[in-house]
This record gives sequence, C-alpha cells and structure tokens, in this order.
Amino acid sequence: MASELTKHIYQIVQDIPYGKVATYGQIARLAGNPRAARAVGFAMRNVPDGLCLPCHRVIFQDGSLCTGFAFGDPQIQYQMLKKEGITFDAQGRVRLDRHRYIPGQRDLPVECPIQ
DNA sequence: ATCATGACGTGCG
DNA sequence: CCGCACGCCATGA
Repeated sequence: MASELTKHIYQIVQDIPYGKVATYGQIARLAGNPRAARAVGFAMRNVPDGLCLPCHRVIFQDGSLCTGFAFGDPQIQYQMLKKEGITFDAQGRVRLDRHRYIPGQRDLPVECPIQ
C-alpha cells in the first residue's frame, strides 16, 4: 500500500495541466518532502492500475527525460510532450523556464507589469 | 531492523 | 556543457 506521501504525489501529478511539465523535485516539494524527489520516481514506477496519471509530464530538473522509459521507448514521452506543445532546445531538453507547472498560475504567463 | 535499488537533485571538477 | 560522487526517500527481500 502506498504511503500518504505517495498518495499526495499521485494527486499532485494528476493536477499537472495539459501542456505543462513538472520535475520530480518540484513534486516532492509540493508533496511536503523537498528531498523525496527519488521517492517520486519510485511512485511513478509503481502507479496503481486504473489510475490515469500524466506521468509523461514529469521530467528531470535539468529538463532531460528519463532514459529507459516505461512506455517502451524514451521517444514516446518525447512525442507526447511535443504533441502537447512542449518545446525543446537544441540539446533535446525541455524548456522548463517556459513550460514549468506552477500551482495557482493563470493561463497566461503574464510577466510582472512594470508599467 | 538492515541492506540494496532506483523514473532524483546538487555540488565539484 | 558533461560526467561523477554523495545525499535523500520509499520499497521490498
């Protein structure tokens, strides 16, 4: 059975909106354990059947995708993200500064209106 | 209760 | 920018 932290993790991942991505460490922090990034990865690996999670939107802090992805090939995750509108740099890493999921954030990025 | 493992993150060189 | 070592957490034998 999954611990409370794990359940919390699933709940957070489920809230990641379309076209947005979050990092393992970020989720861990949102779940209350900033240092449980690794546990997040473990949680994603043991996702309960019947539960539909956008786990493909969970990536590394540096924007790279996990190697040996469970979907079959890392390419799959890349395709899915790309299809959602996620953009990558020349090095094949996600532009986190542009697609990072932030709870409570409005649709539009809207930078500080300095006026 | 202890040891080893893994879809992580950070610091250094 | 890349690679490596160490630290952290939850899980299973």
